[in-house]
Amino acid sequence: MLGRQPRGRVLPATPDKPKTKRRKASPGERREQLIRATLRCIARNGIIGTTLADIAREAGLSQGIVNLHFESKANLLGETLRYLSDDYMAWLARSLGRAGEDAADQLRALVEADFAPAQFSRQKIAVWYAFQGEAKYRPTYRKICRERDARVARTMRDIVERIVTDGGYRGIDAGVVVDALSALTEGLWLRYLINPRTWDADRARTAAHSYLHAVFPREFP
Amino acid sequence: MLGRQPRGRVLPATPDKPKTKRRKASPGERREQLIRATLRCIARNGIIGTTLADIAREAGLSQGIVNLHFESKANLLGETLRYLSDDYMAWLARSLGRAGEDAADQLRALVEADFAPAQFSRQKIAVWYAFQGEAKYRPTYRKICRERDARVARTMRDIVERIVTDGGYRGIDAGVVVDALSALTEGLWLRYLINPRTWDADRARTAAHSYLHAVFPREFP
Amino acid sequence: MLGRQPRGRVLPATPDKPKTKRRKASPGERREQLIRATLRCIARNGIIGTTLADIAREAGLSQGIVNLHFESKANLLGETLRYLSDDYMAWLARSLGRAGEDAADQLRALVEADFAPAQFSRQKIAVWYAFQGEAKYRPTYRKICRERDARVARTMRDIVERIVTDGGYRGIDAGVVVDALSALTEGLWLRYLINPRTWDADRARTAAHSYLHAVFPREFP
Amino acid sequence: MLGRQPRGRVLPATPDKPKTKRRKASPGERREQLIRATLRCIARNGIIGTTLADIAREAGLSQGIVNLHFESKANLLGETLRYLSDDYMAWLARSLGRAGEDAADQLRALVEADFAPAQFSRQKIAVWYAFQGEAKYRPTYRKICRERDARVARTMRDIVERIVTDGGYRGIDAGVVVDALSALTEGLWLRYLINPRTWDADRARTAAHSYLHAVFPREFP
DNA sequence: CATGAATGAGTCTTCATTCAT
DNA sequence: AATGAATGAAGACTCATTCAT
Repeated sequence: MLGRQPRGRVLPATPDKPKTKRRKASPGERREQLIRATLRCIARNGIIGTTLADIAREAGLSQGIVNLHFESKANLLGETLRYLSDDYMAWLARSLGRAGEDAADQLRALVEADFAPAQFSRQKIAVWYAFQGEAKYRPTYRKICRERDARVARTMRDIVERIVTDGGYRGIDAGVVVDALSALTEGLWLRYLINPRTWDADRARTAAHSYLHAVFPREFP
Repeated sequence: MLGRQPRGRVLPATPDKPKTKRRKASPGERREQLIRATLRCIARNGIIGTTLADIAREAGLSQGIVNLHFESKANLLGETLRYLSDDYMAWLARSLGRAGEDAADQLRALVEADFAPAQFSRQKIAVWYAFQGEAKYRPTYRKICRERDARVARTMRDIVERIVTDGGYRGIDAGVVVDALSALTEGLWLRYLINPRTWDADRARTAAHSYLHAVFPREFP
Repeated sequence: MLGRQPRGRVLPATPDKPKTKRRKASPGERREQLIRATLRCIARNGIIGTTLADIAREAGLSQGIVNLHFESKANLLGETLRYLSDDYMAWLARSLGRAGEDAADQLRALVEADFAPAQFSRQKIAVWYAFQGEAKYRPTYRKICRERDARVARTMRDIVERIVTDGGYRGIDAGVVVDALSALTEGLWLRYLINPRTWDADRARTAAHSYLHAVFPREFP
Repeated sequence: MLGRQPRGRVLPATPDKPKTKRRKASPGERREQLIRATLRCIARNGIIGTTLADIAREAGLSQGIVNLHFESKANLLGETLRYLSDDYMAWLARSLGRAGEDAADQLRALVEADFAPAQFSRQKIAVWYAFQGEAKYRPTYRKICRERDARVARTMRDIVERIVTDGGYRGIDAGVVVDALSALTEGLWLRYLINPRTWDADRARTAAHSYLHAVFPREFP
């Protein structure tokens, strides 16, 4: 995937220790194993810096394994992005599930979900943006990103509308709030990615909160 | 730069028309010519999809030209990012220069600068994010991005502080506002990049304005 | 078997319907089943285009089956060529058996055997030439082809000599006639293979007959 | 091109000695140099046994050279077949040019051309049949073979018709003679390829002559 | 300065063969 | 006897870099 371009400083693999030295696993297991290895590789060295050989080594398996299970590297990357997206959606759903019926609580849960360690980790964010950076040129990636965005927006919108109604807010367009809030989150993730030393979850949370407080002062005091 | 992975649909080059077909140009001119060709290539095909041959063709020059003037592809890419960053900073300065002394006007100018066609173009945003996606793994890139962020933040912070003071706002931390505002902008750019059909400058502007209005209702009515 | 060269349009397999789905078959049966699948695969996609996976799929069996029964792909191919050669010899013998005692009738039968649908089929010819094309580099193949040629030549020679003697032909060297006749047949097969649209059995038969008629005008009027 | 299949006994390359150690040559020269190297490789090891690395080594050049000049291996092979076909046609034209006006002399020249050392060499025949063996599956190859056949047939047919007319032969169809004669030649080439020990140019020539003599006894006594 | 042919390390991909089940 | 997941050597192709011209 790099041809002759130096891959930059490429960190070594830390192969999966096969606890039970099984030579055979179900295709489903292997696929997940490979996707997880891919996530680690991309997090470590970026998309450009990730080769099939790296992934295979990281998974503790052999060269041809990716083509055996995914046909091509492009497929593997696509499914990795899908996995990431599904993981995120599942996390949101779980976070939302833990919140009660109250709309404000739900919005709080939704926003908090983005800054909890499970998602606000340099590894996950790095992988996410590695894909975003290429998304424009890969319809597959773009589609996955768009789907994720759309589903999050729909969920968030319902909640925001209830807050607006219940809270008696006037002149607030729920759609705009959703636009701003989700863009804000993405922007905060990106800043953390670029400036891990000066940013952390709290600083990001504070920035997000400043918006919520300004818009819904009573619910986010 | 792609190894065996198909580069996807790669758009053809539109070579610079050599108005005055000079065999010899000053190094400075050539370097800019190549950087601009690089920007067009990356906008069209992404970083992964851009080869030195593409760039040379796009510039209407010969294969070896990049190594002659930039020593290596990595150098060219680094300088291209620097060029992009300088271009952005210059644009901000100019926008700010056109605004008057009033702090609110200045902030308005600053925010508007991000959504004016000169910057809010898919081409520029695409290139910007192409670099961001790799920034984690390239100290050079990260440094340039960080510098840009820091300088913008400093400028914006002065302005915001003046608004807070002049406007008599209490309990508003200028730093947080800057954090949120700049993250918001980046997030909006990214959404436009991924969803060009459903997003445009106005929708982005509206989202940004919703934040400003909520925080500084008098200055951004 | 192709490395990175595209295998061209490769036609899908039409697996053997396992009428009696037996898990265990006698080795002999399995070997023939695999050889026949190999013939179909080569006819469809050529030797280069035929992989063990294709053959196994075509036979409706599992990946490792060929190595189990034939030790290696080279073995399977060799035995397939042998099978083809035996099939041809058996067909000639049967054709000859149906002819009477008359030498001219026998020669007629021999020649006709080559243009009867059982042998003059694109599938069989394609496979035959696929092997011939590689024969120079595979002693095994060359040996099988040579043996077939030699046995056919011997049979034909006896018959031709009887025609020469019985017909009172002077100045005709039976060996030369055999050389020409068998070369002619092979050449006609090949033309049909390359030009299936402009050639058919009748055109080939006519060409062969033109030789026989010229040499033995009374027996082949 | 072979994947894991053993390429059989593969003979080593005998690299072109670069007489003048030029690092640059015109594309045309390099292309021909590579085509000729390809011919030697295929003659030595067959199509299956020929890799790009072999060809590059045989030409005394580097790995990437074929892709540089021919884009792909398939292209190189196609152009090699074309080169072979053109070479053959040129040889026929030259042979015909040397013959006089007499139709029988011309046919003699045409047939003799096929058995002269320039064409009746194991190397050339081997390469020719290597391609024929794959022709069915490669439209490009088939087209080249067909074109060659058609042009030879047209030329031969004119000549044969003049012999029939001038010689006052009755009941002889020139088309059939051309069919038989050209098929015969191909068949003889193939026999020589498979049985180099028992066949030689003279034996082949004699067989071809036996046909001509039988059909046109006065012109081919 | 500039060209563009040539290089060759690096990558993805294929597929015969192995072997645990 | 049979399966099919896994292996890994081999091969085609890419492309940054070099260098003779």
